[in-house]
Amino acid sequence: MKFEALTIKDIAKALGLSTSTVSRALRDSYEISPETKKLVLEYAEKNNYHPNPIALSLKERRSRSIGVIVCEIANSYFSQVINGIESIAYNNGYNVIIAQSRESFDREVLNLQYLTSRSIDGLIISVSTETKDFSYLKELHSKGMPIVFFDRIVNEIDTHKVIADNYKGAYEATTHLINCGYRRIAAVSNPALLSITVERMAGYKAALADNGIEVDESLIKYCQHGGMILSEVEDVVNELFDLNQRPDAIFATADKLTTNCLRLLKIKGFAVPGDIGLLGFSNTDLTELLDPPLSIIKQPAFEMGEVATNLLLQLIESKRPVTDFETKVLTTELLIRESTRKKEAKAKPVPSLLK
Amino acid sequence: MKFEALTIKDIAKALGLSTSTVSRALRDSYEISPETKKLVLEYAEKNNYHPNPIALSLKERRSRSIGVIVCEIANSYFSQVINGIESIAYNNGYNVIIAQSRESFDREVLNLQYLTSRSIDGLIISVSTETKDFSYLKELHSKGMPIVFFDRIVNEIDTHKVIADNYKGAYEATTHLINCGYRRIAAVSNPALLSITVERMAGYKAALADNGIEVDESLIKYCQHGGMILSEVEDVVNELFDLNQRPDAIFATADKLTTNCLRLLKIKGFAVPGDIGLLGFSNTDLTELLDPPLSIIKQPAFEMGEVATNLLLQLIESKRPVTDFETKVLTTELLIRESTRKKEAKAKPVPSLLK
DNA sequence: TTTTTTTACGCAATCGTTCCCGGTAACGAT
DNA sequence: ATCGTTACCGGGAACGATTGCGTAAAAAAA
Repeated sequence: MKFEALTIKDIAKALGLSTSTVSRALRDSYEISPETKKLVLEYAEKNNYHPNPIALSLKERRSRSIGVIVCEIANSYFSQVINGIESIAYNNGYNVIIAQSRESFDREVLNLQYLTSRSIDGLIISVSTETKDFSYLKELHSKGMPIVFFDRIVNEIDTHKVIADNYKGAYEATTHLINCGYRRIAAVSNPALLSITVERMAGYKAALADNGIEVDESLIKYCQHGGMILSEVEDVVNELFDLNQRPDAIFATADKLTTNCLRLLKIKGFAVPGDIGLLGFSNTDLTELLDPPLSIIKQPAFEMGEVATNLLLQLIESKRPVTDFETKVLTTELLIRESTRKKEAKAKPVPSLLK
Repeated sequence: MKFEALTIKDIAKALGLSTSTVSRALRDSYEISPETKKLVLEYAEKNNYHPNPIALSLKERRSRSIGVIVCEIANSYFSQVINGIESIAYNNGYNVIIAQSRESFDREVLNLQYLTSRSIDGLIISVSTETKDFSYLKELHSKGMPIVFFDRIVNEIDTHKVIADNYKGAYEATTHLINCGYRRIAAVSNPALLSITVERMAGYKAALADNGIEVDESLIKYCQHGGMILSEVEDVVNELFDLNQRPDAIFATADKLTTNCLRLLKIKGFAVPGDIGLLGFSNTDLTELLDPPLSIIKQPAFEMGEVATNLLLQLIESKRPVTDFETKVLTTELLIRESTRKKEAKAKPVPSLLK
């Protein structure tokens, strides 16, 4: 079945005018008489005329749609970002085409090809955990495709970027853990090369250093799939607990990582924060209802989406090539809850766990 | 900045052919010689030619994009459905334009107008809690727009529909509560007119009836915004606890309702399940990590998205008008956890709560 | 009354692609 | 030598909208 819409040609025929006249009347051109305008406008209104956006796109050589690539929609952080993207795009007459990489480089490239073949006007992307080769993005960018990176950015491509203050967020989080008496703080993180990993781990290490705690590389673990696969988190947690000197807290650097760490600690029967403290990046609004209520670092996800979209629209609608790019850094929020409760004061760190 | 792509005309010019020949060569037409085909194909390949989808859309009078309207993306149920929609759409060369009603009728109509003005080929929609007037949807449908309803369906419009077995889900859930010893089971629900509310409440009432428990209308509460606003859930919970005969369990019929009930019970200091049992529809994967782990009814969200999209594509691609519509009913899953632990056997229900 | 200006509208090209018509060779058959 | 096939390719309209240019009629100026 087809859904046939009224065209300018139909109006012209019905009113005995030419298409040009109708078009001009609809756009309120000065060279159309008030009577004709009224005639056309009323007819269009009554018959619910809408200009065909596809014809317009063809004419204007722009689709008025922007592509968004994230690893997963069903992730509270990204769905909030998309929310922000949507709101700005919608208000500016753009629509949003969303694609998911599911943390796979191949799917990301496929999505990229798909979106460009759908002739998007611009792209907002947070790269997958697997992505190490940016040549495809670089090529696209060099061909003139407006791109804005957010969250997981690509430093070697010069364009607008939007990130949370990952360094500061991680620094504050780690400092908080230290202040609560934790000393052997493990980090469970995304792949090492990801921009957010680099930034967050730098904050983590700086906080340790500033508090005179030596960085223990055996306490730093990376999950290749960003915690999407439970087993990889399990492996990491097992490794941590197999250490001679077990960690007394875990700092997780991503949403899925944080909740899956909690999941595994519970499965393994460790008490949080009794046996081990837990704190991580997360954007779900359920963290305070968890057992235990989770201390988290929250990103201004919605706002990040808004900012990224505004920057992208700026790029798209700019007449001349933009060369002055900026990186917007938005502050995170540390929410302190039960999972990082102060450790009972003791003479020295307990080497063995009670449970 | 513009992103200029190679066109068929460019190829024609470069190769000294006509556009028709190039077009035919690319589509592997029999009336083009193998040599010419090879020439064109190689040139196209080398210069990374992609047919312009907008021009194609204009020609074929179809946009190859489908509209999706849900109340909120950042809701685990809907984001999972969208996931399913995406996967099928993507595999069939369609893209998905998502719009959010945020449980507002006005926004829903606005979205509808926006999507149709973007000339979508079809629509998948779960109506907002506010929607009582379906005239706009009816008009669209009567004009030939392929529509598939899911979750919150509109019975008076005859087209494909996809729902979970809400009746059975609610029946099983309520029966489970009864089997656990709960007798005064309150229902916290979406607006009464919503299809899912009707179905779920019917299951709830049937389960009570089948177990010889009288339906107490004072225990049935409706939240006009589907729990999106915490205060409305708070009002409802307050009302329930102000009753002479307080409920001993709450059955919540939607994701936000379920988690927000838990939130409020905790805020108010009620122990779950000690003071009151809790069970509800939910699709977040965090419910088992909550305090207490929540008993839930889970919908096959991803699958629902898949099924809905397949049905929609069927409608879109059908040559002649479809008149034989079906309503697919998918089974829910009851996951029993701590929040509905069996009540200690007592002579009669405790009238006052301990806390 | 004639010329100029203004008003109001139509023609046709354009965007990228497809496809209905043609058209022209080459070749074998008559 | 003529006709019919086959193979191969091009012209141009169409999809829906915009827009530069041309031009008729009406109004204003001469």
